[in-house]
Amino acid sequence: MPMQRNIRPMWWHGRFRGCGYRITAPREAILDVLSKSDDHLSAEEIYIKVHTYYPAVGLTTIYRTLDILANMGLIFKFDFGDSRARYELSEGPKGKKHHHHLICTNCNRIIDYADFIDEEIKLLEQTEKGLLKKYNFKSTNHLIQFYGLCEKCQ
Amino acid sequence: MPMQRNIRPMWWHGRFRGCGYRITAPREAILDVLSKSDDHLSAEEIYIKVHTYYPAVGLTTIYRTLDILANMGLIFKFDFGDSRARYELSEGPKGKKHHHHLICTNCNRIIDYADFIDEEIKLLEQTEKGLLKKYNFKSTNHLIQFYGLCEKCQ
DNA sequence: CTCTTATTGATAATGATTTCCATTCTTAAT
DNA sequence: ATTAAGAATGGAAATCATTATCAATAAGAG
Ligand SMILES: [Mn+2]
Ligand SMILES: [Mn+2]
Ligand SMILES: [Zn+2]
Ligand SMILES: [Zn+2]
Repeated sequence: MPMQRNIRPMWWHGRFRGCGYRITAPREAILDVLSKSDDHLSAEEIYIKVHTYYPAVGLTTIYRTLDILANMGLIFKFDFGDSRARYELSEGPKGKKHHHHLICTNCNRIIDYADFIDEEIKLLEQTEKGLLKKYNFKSTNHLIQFYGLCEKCQ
Repeated sequence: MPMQRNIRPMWWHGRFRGCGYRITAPREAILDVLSKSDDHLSAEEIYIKVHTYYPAVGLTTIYRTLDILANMGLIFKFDFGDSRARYELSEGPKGKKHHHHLICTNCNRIIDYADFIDEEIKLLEQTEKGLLKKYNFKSTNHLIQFYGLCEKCQ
């Protein structure tokens, strides 16, 4: 019995095909879960959510798909220090916009932070430009996290 | 046969005692390795280096000690995406000064980057101040990494 | 519809980090 | 210097997230 499938082509189908990947039910389910969540989900959390709709999908496929998505740049893979990778849809058609993270070292809460100051963005670009000159390092991305205590934990 | 021990009190002894920890040969060896290295060492790499002088020290002790040191703030624990934690002496009496990292996504080389622009430091402080007001998040530390291609890999 | 082969899921394997626990060593008090 | 209390250690076993295998299945081009 083939899985129930959404007929309508999704925003990512083109990009997926372009890379030579096939559109499959597990992949649709995983992207569906990711696009409907505001959290930073682990592979197992995604597995559990997908599992409620498609019990047939295995954890292995979750890992495999996440790997593909991360390599394609559709999702970001993070390490927040809880010994498991966490994933989040990257910026794009359906993704939230670029942001940084505040991490509470006490309760491990992750807070998205996107209200950058203009200067903040400007300086970041300036810095990347500087890195190119000083180290001849061509930066394509950056990771910025602040560690400290959240409102509740102070 | 007790291990050979350096009699002279080291810079970190006081801080160590203050936390109620004992000064032991394995701990001295580990801090010695860390302070003599410019790299971002993994637990096993440290184990191997320590092992050449003190074959009796076990890998378990390396992990335990690194955990203590990280909690005390004497070292930083990093994840550079190669599925093992990497450690580096933090700033301080014998540590190098605060810096950020450039990570080559092709050859995995890690480059320390410390020549900040004045504005860069100023803005960072400003940002942390802003986070306190907007999110009531008291930042005590930050992690900044740039991903891209190093000189050789472009 | 048919065929090629990418994809999948169950299971086993991996590998870094932890847990256990009996033994050893550090250190404060004699 | 001796002693005693318990912190620290190391080797082996256990965890646990992530990968590798491989036979079975299903996507999609023709
Ligand atoms: Mn986020
Ligand atoms: Mn460094
Ligand atoms: Zn908190
Ligand atoms: Zn490189």
